[in-house]
Amino acid sequence: MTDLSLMLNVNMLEEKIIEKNIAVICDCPITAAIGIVGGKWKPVIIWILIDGSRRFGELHKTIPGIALKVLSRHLKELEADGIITRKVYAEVPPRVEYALTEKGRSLNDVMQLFADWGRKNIINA
Amino acid sequence: MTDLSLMLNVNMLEEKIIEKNIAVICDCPITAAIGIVGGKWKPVIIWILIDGSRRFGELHKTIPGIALKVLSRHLKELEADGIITRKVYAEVPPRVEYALTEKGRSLNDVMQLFADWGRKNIINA
DNA sequence: CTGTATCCCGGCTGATACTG
DNA sequence: CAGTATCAGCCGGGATACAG
Repeated sequence: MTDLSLMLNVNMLEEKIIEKNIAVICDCPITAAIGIVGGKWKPVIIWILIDGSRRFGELHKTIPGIALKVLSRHLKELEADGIITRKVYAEVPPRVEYALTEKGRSLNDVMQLFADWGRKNIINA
Repeated sequence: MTDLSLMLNVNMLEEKIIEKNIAVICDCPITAAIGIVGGKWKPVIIWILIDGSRRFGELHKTIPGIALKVLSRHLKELEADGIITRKVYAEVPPRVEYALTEKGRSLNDVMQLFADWGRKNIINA
């Protein structure tokens, strides 16, 4: 399982790289996954959305320090990669809700484990 | 568990931020963990080292595209954060072995889960 | 409210040369 | 072999201002 020989062959991955236009350099699933959720803020966005859908402004307030432009682009990319959905309500003032897709929710276990590791090894280090 | 209320309080985290000089902006364990293993190449380095210790040159060859400078810095940072060890052999030619620490190996489960997710959702998407 | 446009800057990359 | 030094260029992120 931890054997490098289990890494996917380059050709298989290259198809997906071209197809999905993902920047993958190393032929391993870790790098591939990072291409999707590897942005500086994407894991945080997903982590927040696990708790339920959020509006654009809520996300901006919840994540201190993120630039509007970056938040906007990350949300677009996550939507394009099928991780989140974007629902626009034709109201005044406008309202936009972001939520995880099934694929996005499948990241739940990873995120929980990752968060657990963070608590144990950083906070209580 | 997915409740934001479970996020750690800011003060607790700030101590560690100052102490460890980690760039953490959002007060959640996810962001904290990203401060450690969130570099563009760090997860890949860890993923490779799970398979066993590697020399500097091996890492460089195994990760196509990474700049020597960046690999060098990432290794230093991972060592400083207690994720990997650096053992120098006084030989000619010199040899340097990088390996995971106990703390680094504790990332195994996360990495495996992350890799599994990558295989399922990107390769077979 | 929900973004986009703009400018700026630091970081990553890439190549090469050089040290121990 | 295992890095560091240097210079170059590009890309992404950050802050502010503005638009629908």
